[in-house]
Amino acid sequence: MNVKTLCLGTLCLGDSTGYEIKKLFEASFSHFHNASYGSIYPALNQLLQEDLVSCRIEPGEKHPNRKLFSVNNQGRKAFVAELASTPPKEHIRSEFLVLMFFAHLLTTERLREILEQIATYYENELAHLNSLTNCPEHPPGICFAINYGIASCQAKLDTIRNQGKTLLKQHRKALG
Amino acid sequence: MNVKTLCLGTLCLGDSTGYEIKKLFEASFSHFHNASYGSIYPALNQLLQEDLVSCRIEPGEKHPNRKLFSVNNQGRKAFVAELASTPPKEHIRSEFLVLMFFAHLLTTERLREILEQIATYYENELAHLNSLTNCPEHPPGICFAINYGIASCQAKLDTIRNQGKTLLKQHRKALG
DNA sequence: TCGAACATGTAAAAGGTTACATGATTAC
DNA sequence: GTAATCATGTAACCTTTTACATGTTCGA
Repeated sequence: MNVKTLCLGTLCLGDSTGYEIKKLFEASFSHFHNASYGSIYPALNQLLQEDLVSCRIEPGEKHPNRKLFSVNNQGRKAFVAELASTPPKEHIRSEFLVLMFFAHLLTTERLREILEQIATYYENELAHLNSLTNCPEHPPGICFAINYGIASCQAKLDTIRNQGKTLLKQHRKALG
Repeated sequence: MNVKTLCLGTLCLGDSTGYEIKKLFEASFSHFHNASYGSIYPALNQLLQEDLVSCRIEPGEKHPNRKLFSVNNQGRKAFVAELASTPPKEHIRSEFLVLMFFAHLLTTERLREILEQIATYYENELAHLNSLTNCPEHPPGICFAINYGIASCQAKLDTIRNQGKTLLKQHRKALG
């Protein structure tokens, strides 16, 4: 699923600007998708050209002009059609696991640092996801997505904490 | 971490051909990285040009000629340096969670289908990862990577099974 | 005999990130 | 006064996938 489709979907939740879409991605999508301004702004302009969204300019009194985008019926249909034909996949690209796979080529100190960094990363991620559960008006699908993220983060964190120590000991032993 | 570096790392485990590297990726890396022939073969030839690997041709008697690649000292050093400076990140791109996020735009039947497909996918993934644990000579880092994958898969599968039913019921109710 | 596995490779297209460019306002 | 936030956009670059191209051998 590309950024264009994701922008279209976001607009199905309500009118928005490119800037706000980016913020929403960071706040709600970050554990399963990401996008930069460099892909969001061109995507919105493509949607405009394809006549799937409309755009009105809100003159900013205190801030720069905002371009507020809205989906139209055609756009809504296109997004629903896209959802109907998108296979449910997950792609993971983990530099962390590459490092673990080649752990025997690291110093013990570096291995310790890596485990600490990834633990901190997932602690923050978990805290962030937990904060999202406080919103009661989420539709059930969004709750599911959050809980799925939490379960996955928690399982990873547990593995890092429980097996990380053993790994470090074995590593130290093997090198020493 | 790009495919070139990953190929270099794979060659640090032993001499190999492009074809074999792809097979290893599928067998051992698939839960955290993937690559197609279209990126592996050019990557190997780049490594050759940069003088990080060497290559000898094995005339195949029964099969086509194989190009067997070996890392040299320089290549080994370059890979170790790369590992020392690679931040431990994980990027997830989940079409599945996008679908869940917009579940209210799906038919109940489609939602059911999606949950079934992703469950099957992770059952197979889990079975595959479990089969990897049967190899006792794995270094501890590789065992860790496998266990990390298993824990994550299991947590996802549990969430799909436990909360999937509730989600379907709520969905049916909301539409009916 | 027919499909799967073995084996290597190229070219075009897709998709995205990073860095750059610009400039107002607000909070500390 | 200075850093962060608001706000939009482009262009160059990077990486990877997909589709194509080719040909053998082995097992069912």
